[in-house]
Amino acid sequence: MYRTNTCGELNLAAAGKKVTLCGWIQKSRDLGGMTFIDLRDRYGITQLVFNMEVNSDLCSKARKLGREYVIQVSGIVRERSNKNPKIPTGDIEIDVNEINVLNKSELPPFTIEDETDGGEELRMRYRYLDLRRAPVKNNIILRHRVAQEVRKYMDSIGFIEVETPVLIKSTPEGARDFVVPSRMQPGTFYALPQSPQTLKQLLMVAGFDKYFQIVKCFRDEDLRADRQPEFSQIDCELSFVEREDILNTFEGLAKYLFKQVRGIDFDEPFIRMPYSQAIELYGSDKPDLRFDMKFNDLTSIVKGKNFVVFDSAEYIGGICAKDCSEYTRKQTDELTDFVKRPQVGAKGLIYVKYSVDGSLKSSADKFYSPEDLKKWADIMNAAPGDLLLILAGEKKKTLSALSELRLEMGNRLGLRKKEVFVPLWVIDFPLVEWDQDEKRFFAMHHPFTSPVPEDLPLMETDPGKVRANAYDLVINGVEIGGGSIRIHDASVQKLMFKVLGFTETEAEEQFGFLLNAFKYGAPPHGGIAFGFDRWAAMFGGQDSIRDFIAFPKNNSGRDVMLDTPSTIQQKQLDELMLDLRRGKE
RNA sequence: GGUGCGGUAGUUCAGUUGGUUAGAAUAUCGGCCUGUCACGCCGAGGGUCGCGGGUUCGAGUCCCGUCCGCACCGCCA
Repeated sequence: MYRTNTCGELNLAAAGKKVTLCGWIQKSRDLGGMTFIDLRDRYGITQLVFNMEVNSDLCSKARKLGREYVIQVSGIVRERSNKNPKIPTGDIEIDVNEINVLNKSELPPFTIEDETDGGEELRMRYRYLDLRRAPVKNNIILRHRVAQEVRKYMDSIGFIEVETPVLIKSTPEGARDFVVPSRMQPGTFYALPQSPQTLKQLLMVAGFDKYFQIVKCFRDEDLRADRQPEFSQIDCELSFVEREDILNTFEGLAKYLFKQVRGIDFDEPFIRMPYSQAIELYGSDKPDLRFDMKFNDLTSIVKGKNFVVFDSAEYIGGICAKDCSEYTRKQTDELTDFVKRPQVGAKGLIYVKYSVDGSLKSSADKFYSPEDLKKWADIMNAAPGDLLLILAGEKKKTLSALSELRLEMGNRLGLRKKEVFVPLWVIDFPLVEWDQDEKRFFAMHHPFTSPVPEDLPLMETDPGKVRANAYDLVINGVEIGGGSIRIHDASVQKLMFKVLGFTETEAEEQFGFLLNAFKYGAPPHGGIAFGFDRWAAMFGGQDSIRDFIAFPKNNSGRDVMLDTPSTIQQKQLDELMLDLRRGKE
């Protein structure tokens, strides 16, 4: 037997007991006459003590052990004379009488501590060492906890977890596919699923009624802090449901998870907001509602005073930053620079300082009287002491730039608190979006999303106006999940393909298996999928999902630990009938 | 595909207007130390300044190119 206990469980109750522990050497403190070693495993840290007077050979041996050596020690649990209240095992230590070095370790390239000295790239290259650190380890444990609670809850309300295949069929709609060449049928390819969307719909045709799966999905697109090429979804589908059933069911899941994982209760139902309202008020389909700072549309109010910037603008909108009227020139310049960054893309920023004494001063004073400015302030519900920030230009761009500015002000004013969670259902998304480059409509969600029933007539006349029976769950400005009621009616599906510009043959080639299945009694159905990694990161209070994935990929999609993607042998290429020469020309 | 920031000791970083032998902290190694837990004190070793080219009497510093990393835009039904 290697060990009697772990490094995280011993306390005063075990005093006097003989124990054997295994673990890694976190740190040793050599005081001359005695030496302390912190022994670490997944469960915690236990202090080992060696005394020169009691056993000089053993003490000398202990002193020679390096960081991250794997050792086994036996000894007696003793109450410490100096206790350490910071750790659970801080009342005791092990008076060691036997050491067994199970394995030596080279010197790690960074310190294995909560606040490591290692940079991101180094940590990723030695991820197995990084995972020894408590913060990363705890994230992975938190992820496990969330997964277990999801399964517990979904099972309790009658959902069945079904595994769907990973080698499936490529469909050109949506994200770029990862493809896998077939050896047995040279020249053909599998695709890895961007999501098990069509398969879960087939499970509804099969009558499974309530399905879920925590499942890997793959998208060959550029990465972000919250986007990996392979990621996990909590994928769900239900039969004989309307939107209301789905929102209620998964609001239940969300509330259960918040309670179990974070101990947070939500007494009120989640806010619901139509897409159009989210855009008008926050310039985003995933607004962060931890703070207010709604947009005010000033387009019809501020024109006609010979201020070209405003007079030529399609949209003029502003936000009111509470208690910021005393912003210095430097601060307003910073905000101007912020909105002028190419990523934000505004041409400039107009501000109005509404001083505490009631006076108003703006960066467009040449064109507007104090009375004009007061009118704006009233419309924007500003009080003395506030700062009005106004952007103007093409509507879509300006709304999005103003959204960035709103989030920036939220950060500056400390309004985006990590411990506060504000969930929101965004509903009534547009069904399709016009693509200017390709001169055709694209499905905003996917081609099987059903329209809101009363908008059905518009499918023929004005498809851009049709609302989808779709919904997103947004928490603190992060899109946590999304789904829709699907089309189960063949004529509606036909209409949808027509709007998207698919010929019948194209639809048949890409989705024939699904359309065929729908001929055999498809129940009305709908579903939702949640970004599991994002949900875990959110519970962990972080923006990046990378430290909630055991072995993530870097910004360029590389696994720097495995050093992949990498070349393969000519023999493998030959078997697959692949010829790379064209790519090298 | 694009924008911004970065690459200097094992690691994290500083390095002024281009100018002597490139520094700090931490880690490591050696010495001292019997209650430490960010132990303390003394000392030592440790550098292809990402790579290539250019300007210059002289380049970590300026210019051009290139590679890599991070954040973001495009992209992500």
